[in-house]
Amino acid sequence: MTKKHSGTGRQKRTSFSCRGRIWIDGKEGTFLGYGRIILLERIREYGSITKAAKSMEMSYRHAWELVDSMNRQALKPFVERVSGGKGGGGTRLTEEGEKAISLFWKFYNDFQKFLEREEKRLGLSKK
Amino acid sequence: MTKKHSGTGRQKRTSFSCRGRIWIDGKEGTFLGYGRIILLERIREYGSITKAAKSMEMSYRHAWELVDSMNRQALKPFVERVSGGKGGGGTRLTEEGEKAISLFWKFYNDFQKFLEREEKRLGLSKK
DNA sequence: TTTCGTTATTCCCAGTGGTATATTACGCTC
DNA sequence: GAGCGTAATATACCACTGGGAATAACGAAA
Repeated sequence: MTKKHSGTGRQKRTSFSCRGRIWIDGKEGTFLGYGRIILLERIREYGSITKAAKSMEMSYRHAWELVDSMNRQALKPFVERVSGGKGGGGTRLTEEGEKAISLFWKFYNDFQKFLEREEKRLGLSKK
Repeated sequence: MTKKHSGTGRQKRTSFSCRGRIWIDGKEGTFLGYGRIILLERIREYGSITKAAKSMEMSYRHAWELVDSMNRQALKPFVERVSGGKGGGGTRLTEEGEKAISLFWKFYNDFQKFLEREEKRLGLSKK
């Protein structure tokens, strides 16, 4: 820690930055958030809540709750879950889930731009 | 549930909304946030951390930590604290603190507008 | 019918962040 | 010097959140 010099030699007197978190609320509270979207993407990748959770170092219990919360609040389910059967079952992302992912990333990217703009507007970052 | 008509006659099929929290980071992490700003305003109003905390139903300990955190990270202190003396002492908001308050509210208001814009842009709210 | 890996569900536990409480320091006023 | 109300600080407690482990349910395939 306490790295004295940044590589550039450029002085950095002020180190204030705009930060934030965003999400989309539904009937029961949080509906879509960063972690939930990553989880959906991992489910798409692995076809399994168990593996998706493991890949994020998230407990299965937590992952399951997030998935269930999204499915309850969505107009149409984001994932289809199969318990038992070939390979023990699995979980598949639906078209509706795909839409949710791209919707959130749109929101998220806009927000990142917003933060950068604000930082300049408020005079927190040079230039 | 499944309320068909809202009072206006305008249907409200979806109940999704864009939400978020913003703050300004400093050297030690969070520097300015909603709660901290409200706290500063209450200190300005009451001239006392104790009373300010009480008015927000926040513990004195927590309030003191927030104030101390802001003072440590600010270029110039946001409040001047007097322990002992007339009335037992007190805490006074500095000019620098005033600036912080208006800076944050600028940020905050922009953010509220951003959220409204996004909600429309993403098609979550009608109109 | 057994096997298998997943989903689904429950119970207990630890870490964390906050509150509540108590104590001390402080310095003006009387 | 005593009293007062505040700041400053330490300690104990409490609630919430999420994690981990254990177990049951499931259904196709062998």
